[in-house]
Amino acid sequence: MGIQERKKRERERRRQQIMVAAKRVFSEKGLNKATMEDIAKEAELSPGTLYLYFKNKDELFSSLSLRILQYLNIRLEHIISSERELKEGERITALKEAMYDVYEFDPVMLINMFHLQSSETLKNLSPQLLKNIRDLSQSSIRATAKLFTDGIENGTFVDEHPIALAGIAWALFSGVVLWEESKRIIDEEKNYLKETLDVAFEIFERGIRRRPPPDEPSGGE
Amino acid sequence: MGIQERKKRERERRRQQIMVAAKRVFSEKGLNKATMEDIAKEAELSPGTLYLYFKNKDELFSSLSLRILQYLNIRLEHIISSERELKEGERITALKEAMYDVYEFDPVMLINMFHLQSSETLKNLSPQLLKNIRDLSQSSIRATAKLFTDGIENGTFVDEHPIALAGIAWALFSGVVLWEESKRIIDEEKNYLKETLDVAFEIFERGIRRRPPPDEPSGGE
Amino acid sequence: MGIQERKKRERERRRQQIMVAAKRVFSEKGLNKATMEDIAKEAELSPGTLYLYFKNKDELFSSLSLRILQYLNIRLEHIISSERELKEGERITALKEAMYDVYEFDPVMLINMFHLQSSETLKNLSPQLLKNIRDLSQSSIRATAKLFTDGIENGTFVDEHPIALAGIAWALFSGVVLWEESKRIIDEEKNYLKETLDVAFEIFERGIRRRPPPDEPSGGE
Amino acid sequence: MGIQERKKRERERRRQQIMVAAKRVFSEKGLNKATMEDIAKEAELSPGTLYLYFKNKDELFSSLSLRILQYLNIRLEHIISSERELKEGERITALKEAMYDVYEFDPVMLINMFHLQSSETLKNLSPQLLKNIRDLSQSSIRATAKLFTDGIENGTFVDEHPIALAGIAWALFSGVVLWEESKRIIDEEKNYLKETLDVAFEIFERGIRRRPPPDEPSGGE
DNA sequence: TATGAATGAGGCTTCATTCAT
DNA sequence: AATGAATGAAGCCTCATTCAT
Repeated sequence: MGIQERKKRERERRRQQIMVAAKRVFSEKGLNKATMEDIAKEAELSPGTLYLYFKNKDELFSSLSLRILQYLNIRLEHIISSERELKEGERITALKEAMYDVYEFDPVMLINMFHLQSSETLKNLSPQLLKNIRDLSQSSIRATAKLFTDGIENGTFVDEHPIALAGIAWALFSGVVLWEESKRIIDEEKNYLKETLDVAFEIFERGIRRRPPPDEPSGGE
Repeated sequence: MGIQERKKRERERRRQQIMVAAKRVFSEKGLNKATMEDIAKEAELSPGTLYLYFKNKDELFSSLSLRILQYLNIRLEHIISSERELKEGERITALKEAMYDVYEFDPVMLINMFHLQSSETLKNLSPQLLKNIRDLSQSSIRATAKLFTDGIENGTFVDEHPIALAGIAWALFSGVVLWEESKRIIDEEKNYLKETLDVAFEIFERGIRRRPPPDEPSGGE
Repeated sequence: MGIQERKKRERERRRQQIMVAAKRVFSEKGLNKATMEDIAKEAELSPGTLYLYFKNKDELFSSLSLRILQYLNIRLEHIISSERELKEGERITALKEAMYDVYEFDPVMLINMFHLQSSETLKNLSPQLLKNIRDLSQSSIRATAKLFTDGIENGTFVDEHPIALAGIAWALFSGVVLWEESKRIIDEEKNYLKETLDVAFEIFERGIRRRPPPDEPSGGE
Repeated sequence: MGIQERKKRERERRRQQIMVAAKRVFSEKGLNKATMEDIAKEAELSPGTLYLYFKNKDELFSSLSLRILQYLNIRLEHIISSERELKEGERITALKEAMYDVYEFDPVMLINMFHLQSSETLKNLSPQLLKNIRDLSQSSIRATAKLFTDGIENGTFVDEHPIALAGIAWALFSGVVLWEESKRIIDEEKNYLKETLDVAFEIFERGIRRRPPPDEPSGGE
């Protein structure tokens, strides 16, 4: 039915509207200090309406995590699918940029996502949502690992287990985010995430890239 | 007065008793789901007693973070002071091990510590505690940077700004912790922090270590 | 919008409902022994609802004081505005009656109002409410003083600073209220506020009224 | 027994020490904001010790009220007993000064005393203390009334019921205290209790003093 | 007698959630 | 579907009071 379809789409639009508002509020105040009323106000809706679209606060929050994971997945899949067009050296750069965009997409939610871990929070989630989150997370890991698998196979990278490399790349990213964040707190200065991340990835790449054959002098070092 | 001394020690013991209980409860439930009553019960004390030793919930939580920072500092200072006895290659290894021990010391609090950052939480802290946290954090950064300064000066490391290297090392560490943690959640499996961390640091070191002089062919490879 | 208007009125009605309940509970138990739950029960509402209409306990209490001040002001303004219609001797009587009505309006809150003064309590008030209270208080003083200014100007009263007279009139009133109240406590008898107040004001008036002209020999002067 | 006697005196001294401290703390913070620990600190004792001398907080507070009443009584009795030495006009002045001294003795406690009235508070008092308070209050009223009885009897005062006059005198006093206090709050200025009280009592006396016989011109005035 | 650490009841307040409109 | 007033459970924290030393 066209009318059914339209309703469904309308419903989805409303969900997005709420999530956009929630993202802003969670980013500003954190999971706990943000109230459902804050979010309702930001979405220009009433508190009661939120519950027509999300079972409860935890599920609304988790949906946002899911959204980041989805975005991450899209970006990673895009890199994989255009792998052929990318020169060897560009792949890790593409990965890094994808990660940075994910961060830009929602810096605070990214950090908060790590706190989804409380088993108490997980208990409140609907099984469907929980499954989604797990699937997307695994998919992201696999996609990232694929990049390294290829690199290893075609001899660009020193042989390492690709899953481990994927993890380290991601760890590097999340770690830099946290590090910059905590430096900012301590120093009350602005942070320089992008630069730090560039250096970190340069080092990482240097560490895993197979050195050019000896007869081609490694370039005055 | 011996009696004064004993009282002071008794008081410190009680503080520790509460912190041990708090650590357990925070680890299990997280900062927000853990209630003061939970902690009191775990410590086999009444809620009111907690407030004789900690100004409020945030301060109790922060004190635990402080403990980790203190431990981290001790470990780092130890490395610095015994630098001469360590061979070149051992320094980063020592750093990594220190970080790993810090993780072992209190895995969950380490993760939670990254969330101390909410300015709302910081407002509730006593100035003294806040200063301690900041001082220890800065001291840790400086100590870590020192390791890299030395490495750069004696030509072991490719020239990079030592603070940046220190940051990346720490970022690598915290990132791996988080990564492993989230993998554990997703896979419901045990985590392999130590191995992952070993690989990560090996790559890191490879990336920043100056290659041996050309007359000693860097390994036909 | 008619609908907006109705909602506003509904809201005001609810506020009044709460204030009526609060007044009863505060009167019976005093500011400190009265709990928000007591008031909620008396108003047949839940505790949370009170906070939809009043910022906190102090503000609810102060709002009641404000109500008395408002009533006092209305009465005083009425006297001022109908001054011409009042014979000279009737003005102080009108003042006294106004004061007595204020007492009748809410005896216990009148007494409690004197305790609004704790600066700790004042700190919790919203700036708007604080301003209202101050403005109304000042307005009351000025209105009362006006009565005496006029009396002095037309030669009815012995020349005294009108503000001082206003203060003394009001002091007489509040003092009699307290005195009667404490007598009631001590004697466990009913109090006789009205009679005592009549006598007090008669004496007061006698003390400030200029004696009739000498040709009617009330006594040399 | 001399030793029993000494112990009793020692005990009384300790009681006084506590009351002095309590008076200071109650004056500064009011009945509710003052904590037993505050008082203990001020008295340089431990909280537990307070309970060796006073049944509970209410009783400690009430004892202070009792102390003011005792002081008031002493002053009034002194006036009564030296009545003969006082000229007619000096009696009310002496009364006023006594009242002022009572105020000076402990301004805030005087105001707080009016709040002893909460029946909840009274319930907590020991029967003995309650009786003392009642007796002293009645005694004060009678003593004050005596001054007016005499004034009326010897023709100085216009005939009024002396109890009423006593009440009004006292009301005037307490009213002025409150009035000045509330003016101070509103205007954030210093108060001028003594001056206001002088004027009030002058008016009061003028109002009740029998005018001199007409043949003796009241003094050109 | 004095201590002061410990208690634990209870107050104020918040806020996720519901439900009558 | 949307509202938003109302709910009431639950959390943090205070402080009068007790009791083992």
